[in-house]
Amino acid sequence: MSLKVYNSLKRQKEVFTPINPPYVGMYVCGPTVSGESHLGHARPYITFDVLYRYLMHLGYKVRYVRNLTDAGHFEEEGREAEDKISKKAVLEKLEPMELVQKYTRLYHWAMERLNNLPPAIEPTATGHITEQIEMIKKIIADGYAYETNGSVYFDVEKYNTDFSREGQPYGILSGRILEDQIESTRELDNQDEKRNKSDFALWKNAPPEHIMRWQSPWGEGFPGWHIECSAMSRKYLGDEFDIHGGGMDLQFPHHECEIAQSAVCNHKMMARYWMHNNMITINGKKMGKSYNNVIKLTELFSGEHPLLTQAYAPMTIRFFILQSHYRGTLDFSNEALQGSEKALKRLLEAHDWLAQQQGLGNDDAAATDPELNGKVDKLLNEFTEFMNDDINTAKVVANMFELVSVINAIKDKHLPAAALRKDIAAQLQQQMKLFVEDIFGLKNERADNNGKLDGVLQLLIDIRKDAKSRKDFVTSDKIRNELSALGVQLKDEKDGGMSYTVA
RNA sequence: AGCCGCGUGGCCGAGCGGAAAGGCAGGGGUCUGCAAAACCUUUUACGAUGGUUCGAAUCCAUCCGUGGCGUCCA
Repeated sequence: MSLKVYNSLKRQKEVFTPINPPYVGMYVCGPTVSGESHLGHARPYITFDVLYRYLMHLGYKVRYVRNLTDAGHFEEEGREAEDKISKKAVLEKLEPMELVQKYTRLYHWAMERLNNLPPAIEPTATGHITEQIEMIKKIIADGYAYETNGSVYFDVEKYNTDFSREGQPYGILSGRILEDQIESTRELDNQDEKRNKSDFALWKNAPPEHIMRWQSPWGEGFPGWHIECSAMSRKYLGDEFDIHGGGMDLQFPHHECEIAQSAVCNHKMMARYWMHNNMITINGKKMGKSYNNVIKLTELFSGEHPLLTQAYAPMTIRFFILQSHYRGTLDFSNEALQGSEKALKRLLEAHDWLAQQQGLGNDDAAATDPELNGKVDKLLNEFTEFMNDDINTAKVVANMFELVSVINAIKDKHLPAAALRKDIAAQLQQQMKLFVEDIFGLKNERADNNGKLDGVLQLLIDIRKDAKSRKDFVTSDKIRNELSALGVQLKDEKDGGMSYTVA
C-alpha cells in the first residue's frame, strides 16, 4: 500500500510518486522573522515535520528546505506603518539584522521545544538577493515583467494569456479565474505604476528612509514578496521538485505568484504535489496579527496571556495539533488544550511503561488470547494505513489510545501478560516506539538530571513504603502531599510498587 | 460583489452512501488506610427544510450560521 496525499493542485488525493526516487525534494514556506512565532505558525511546521519524518521512515532521502524571510516589507511587531519604523530604527540606530537575529533565535528555540527536526537547508532571503535579481532579469528579458520608477512588476495578464495555452493559467492552484479578479482588486500603494491591478511586485524601489536596501539594475531597493521562494526552491531543489507545502492562506496569492515566476524561468510547474494545512482558529477565527488574537509561542509556554488560564508545554501543543487532521481547521480553547494535556500524559505514561518491559508476551502461542492478539495486530497495522491516507494523524492517535487501554490492562494485571503472543507483544513495543517517538516526535519532557532526581525520589518512595507498612499514615501522607505540592505525583500500584510522574 | 470551504454530544475532533472513531469533561463501579492513577461501565451529537436512494452525517437543491482568500499575516 502506498502513500497518498491530497494535492491542492489537483484537488484530490493522489499516490505519491517522487520524481527521482529515492530522493524527495520538499519546500515549505517558513516564517517572516520580524516578529515572534505564534500558535498558528506552529501548525505547518509540525504538520510538515511529521510528513518529513514519515517520508524518511518510508525510506526516502528527503531534502527538506524551509526558508526564513528576512527581507522586504519589514516592520517589527507592535508598531505601525513601515516608514515610521524605518525612521525610528534609524533614530535608535537599530539594525534590521538585530531584529532578524533576535527573532530567528526565538523561532529556532521554539522549533526545538516543539521537537521539530531542523530542515536540511534553511535559506534566507537576504542571502539570496543575487539569485532573486537574476531571476527577475530573466523574467524581464522574456517579456513578462516591466520596470516603472525603479520597481519591477510581473505582467500577470501576459503570463495568463501565454501560459493558458500551455495548460498553466494564472490561478491554476487556487482555482481563480484572472478575468474575475481584475475587477475585484483593491487599491494598493503605487497602483498607478502597474499596468494592471493584478500585477505584483518582483522588486520594489526603496524610498530614502527605508533601511533594508540592495543595489540592483533598477536602483536601490528590495525584493518583492514572492520571488525568494521561487529563487531558493529552484537553487536547492531544481526546476521541478516533489512537494511544496505551507498554510492554506498562502495558496493565493503567494503560491500562485511563485508558480508564475518559476514557470517563466523554468517552463515547468515547479512542484508536483502542493500540500496546504488549514488554520488554527480561536473562537472560530484565524489566529493572525490583523485580528489581534495572537497567542505567541512564548506566551503559550509560559501561560502569560489574558486568554490563557495556564501554561501549556510544547509537547501538549504538538499533540493537540496531531489529534486533528491537518486539512481541517482546529479550534483553540483552554478546555481543548487541557484535554490534550491529560490525554498526552496518559499516552506517554503507558508508552514509557511498555518500553521498559522485557520479555513481554507468551512463547506458548496456543495459550494466548486470539481475540486480543488479533485486535492489537489490527490496530498496529492501521497506523501505516492511516498515515498513508493523507497523513491522518488523528486516526493514528485514536488507535494509540485503544492500545493504551490494552497496555494499562496488562500493567494493572486486569489482563494477564500471558494473553499476548510473544511476536505481537514485540510488534506492539516496536510500533509504538516508532510512531510515538520517531514519527510523531512526542517525548516526555521530564527534565534530564542524570538520574539524580530519580535517586532522591526512590529514597522518598522507600521511606513512604516503610511508613505505610508500619501504618504510619501521617508520615506516608506527608511525603505524598508535599511532593504533590512540588509537582511530583506518587502513584501506588497494584503489586505494592510505587511510581511517580513530574508535572 | 466574487472565488473556495466549513457547520458532528458540555468541549476538541475522526468518519464522507450501509448499525456515529478517539480524547477531555460528567455519572456509576472496581482497587486503595484515604486519595491519586489505572481499569470496567455509562448519559448526551450529525445547523434547517426539501430531494435522489432499498438505505444519507455522508450525494443534490435551497435557506440559516460561520470561516478563509481577495490586503502584511501560516
